[in-house]
Amino acid sequence: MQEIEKNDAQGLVGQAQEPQRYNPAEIEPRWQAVWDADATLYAAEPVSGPEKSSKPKFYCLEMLPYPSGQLHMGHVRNYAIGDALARFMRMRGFNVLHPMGWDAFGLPAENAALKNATPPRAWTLKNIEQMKVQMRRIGLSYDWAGTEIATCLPEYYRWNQWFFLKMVEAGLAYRRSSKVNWCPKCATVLANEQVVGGCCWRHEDTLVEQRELEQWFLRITKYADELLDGLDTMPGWPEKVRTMQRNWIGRSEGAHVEFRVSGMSNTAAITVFTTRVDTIFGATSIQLAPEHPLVKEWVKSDAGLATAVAEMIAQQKVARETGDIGNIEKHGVATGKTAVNPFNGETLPIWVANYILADYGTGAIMSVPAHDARDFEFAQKYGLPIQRVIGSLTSLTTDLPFEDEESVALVDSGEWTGRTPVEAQEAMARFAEEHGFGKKTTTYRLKDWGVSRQRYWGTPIPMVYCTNGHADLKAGGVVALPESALPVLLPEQIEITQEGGSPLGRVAEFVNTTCPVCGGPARRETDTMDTFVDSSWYFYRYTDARNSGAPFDSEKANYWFPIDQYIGGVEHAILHLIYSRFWTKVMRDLGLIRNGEPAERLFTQGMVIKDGAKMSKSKGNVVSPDLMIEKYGADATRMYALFAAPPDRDLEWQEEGVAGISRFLARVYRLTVKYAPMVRAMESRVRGDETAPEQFAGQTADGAALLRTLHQTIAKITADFDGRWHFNTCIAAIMILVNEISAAEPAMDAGRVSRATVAELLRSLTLMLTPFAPFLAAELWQQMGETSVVFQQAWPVADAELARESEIEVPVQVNGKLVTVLRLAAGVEEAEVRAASLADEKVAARLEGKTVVKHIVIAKPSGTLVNVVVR
RNA sequence: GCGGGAGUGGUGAAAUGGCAGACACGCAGGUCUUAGAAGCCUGUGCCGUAAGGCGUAGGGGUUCAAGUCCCCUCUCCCGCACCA
Repeated sequence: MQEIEKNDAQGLVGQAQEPQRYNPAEIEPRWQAVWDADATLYAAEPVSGPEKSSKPKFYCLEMLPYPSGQLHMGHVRNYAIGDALARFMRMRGFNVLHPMGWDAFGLPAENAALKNATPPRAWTLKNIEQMKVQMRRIGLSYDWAGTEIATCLPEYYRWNQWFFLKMVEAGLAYRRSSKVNWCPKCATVLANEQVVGGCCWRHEDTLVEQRELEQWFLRITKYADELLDGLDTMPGWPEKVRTMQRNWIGRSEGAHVEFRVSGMSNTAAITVFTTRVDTIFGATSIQLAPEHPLVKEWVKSDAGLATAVAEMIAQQKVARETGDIGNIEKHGVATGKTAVNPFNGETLPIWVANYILADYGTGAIMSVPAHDARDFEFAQKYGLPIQRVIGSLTSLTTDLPFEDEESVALVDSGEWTGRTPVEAQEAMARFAEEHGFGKKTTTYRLKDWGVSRQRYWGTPIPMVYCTNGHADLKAGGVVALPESALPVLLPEQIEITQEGGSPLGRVAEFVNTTCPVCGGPARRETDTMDTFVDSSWYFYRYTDARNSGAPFDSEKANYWFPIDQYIGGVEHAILHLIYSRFWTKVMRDLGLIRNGEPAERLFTQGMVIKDGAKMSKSKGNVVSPDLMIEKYGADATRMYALFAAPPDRDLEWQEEGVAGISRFLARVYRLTVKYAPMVRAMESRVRGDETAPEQFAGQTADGAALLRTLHQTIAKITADFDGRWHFNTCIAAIMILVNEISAAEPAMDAGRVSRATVAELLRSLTLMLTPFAPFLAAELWQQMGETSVVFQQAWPVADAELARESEIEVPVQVNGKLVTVLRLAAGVEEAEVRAASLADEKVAARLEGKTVVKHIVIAKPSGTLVNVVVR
């Protein structure tokens, strides 16, 4: 049993001079130097062999940045969240993989080259160095030596080429000519996912043009169903992201039906896609998209139609430019042709309409005005007939258009009359198939991923065009290089100009090569890969980043995957996050990995805003992380990013708030430094054993109260890390603890708190600060006489016994309104609570002349409450 | 139009159906100082001198009890948007 040593504390403290002021500008660089000197400080433990880690694994990942050269606050927030988690999980005894790298290919490097004549490679590598300095200053616990990758280096991008060849072999990469999105500013093609509202994702005010080009595509549509269905089994992903992906994939079940065109050869037919084949008896016209192949045919011999269609296309272009596409008025033109409804032999006029999308379904529809709002609007405008074929079971009086499929039945629909729509859809599709004019079909909004880019700074596509005509049919008629020819290196000496065409096409030494099959002269593919290829699998490379014989070792990947926690911005919901799911499935089917999804849990943090708007150069509201660190320190900056809002919400950056955190850290510093000599002077045996309950037997009231708050704080923070991630309230809890310790200073100085208690308070406080303010934690740990590494210590364990309150507060309500708060001993009987609540003066006054109808006593772990209901 | 999120003090925010506004910023007063800065102490939802009353976008409901659950309406943000 430890006796309380009076005056000890006082004596030691009395000798201390004016404590040093908290000076992050001195502390942080000093610790950074110590940490930087140890390349394995944050390395994960081995995953195989005799040294294999016995700990459970935890893969903590933040999205890798593009090396623009400048870290912004969004990065700081993202990485502060991930770093707090990684540090916490290490202290909780997990084998943590916490990697970082650079998404280093892409257009900005070429633009910079144009602007100031720096080669893209040099420019990129310089930016990486710059940003790495910034990230090190923040104290992020990445395993740089073991994991760092830069996607622009051949050690990395050769595996992009390797995967590409594997996909060619598997029929997943192919070349074809098609209409593609062209950004005039980027001077390259974009994938559908990179077109946002008709504009380029990098140039939000630049309209994307349509061009017909030969392109390489990856067959992501092969996985459309799996990508969609998998979303249902991913509870660790935000519903928002899953919904966005569902919409993007856009699976739609329906049927194709062929309508023969009258007066043309027997083979001429229009195939329409419909999800409501049950309404086909209500079809009163056929509508084609202006770009439909038949329309292109017909305009040749019909000048009037040609003019109308050309106008339509022009108008759509204008609407897209002004952003009005979507609420553009419906209009159309009759072609004069007709087609036959195969279900009832009716002859329907064929129109061209501006509301029919060329690239969805078949670009042709059957128009059923009675049961489709859009067709209804169109038919009314042009006086087309409206034929009702679905009725409610009781009457036909419902307004048109009537789109319900529930509790209704078909009318005037031949042999299907009386069937429900759902039954009829199935039966009619089967009928069409049996008679050879249709079938059940599923269409998707998702299209194959166009990966060719007419740019220099990207991964060369490892294909050649043989002049002798050697052609690999699997590769779309060109020749795939053998694996042994990899990597196909990007030439270093290159002149970047604004000329059209792929810059690589102007480098003769690159272009001219030999055919791997016949040895004859051949031309290399001069397009490079979309940079989203790089980021589709980078997190697998992290598990084995120095492997020169394979993209990674399967055993290592299988150990670490799936990622336990992935953290990043929601802006990648349908770009990176859908591509990387696809890539994972491809790698699984190649036998490289076992998992079918890359990440168990995904967290999308909110934006950092300033003055109510997203930080941007054009708004002039950008806050520089460097400036913040300079003024307040890295600890204060990253801690503020966690304190100002819960991590999933947008965060308003207020510099006064950072100053506030800095003041708080200064208080912690002063407090700890003041008592550090006392803690240091204690025998390490006692010091290191502070959680043993016997240390606190015979505890004073002051000490017990402090320990109670301490253990409540530990419990709260531990639970929050495991649960809801409200780091803002975690930090608030630490502040409450510090406020309380500060207020108890007189008691501590007077020796009314045992040394063991003071030591436990300050040691646990320091440990809890580690995930949020690692520099300060390291400093204070050392000041308390420790030589160990603070973030390698075990996370403190909450002791429920010490956390228990001796007294409870019991609010008493009368008719639901608070009247008083009683203070009662913890563990008091319900009957006593009941009696005490009625005995209270204020309560009694309210009961005067009334009858007590109910006397409710709620006793829950969260608290006790009384409500007296009177009449 | 569809889908998702949000609406609480001067501000950022907190509250497993159980004391609304924890924690912090800002502000005010005080203390220290030749002075200022920093620190420290006190106060700070609104109305009211007070007792007290009123308050979580607005309206209704369920409940002993609603910021929280249900219904309707409004506003803001994000995503999708003629997807047949």
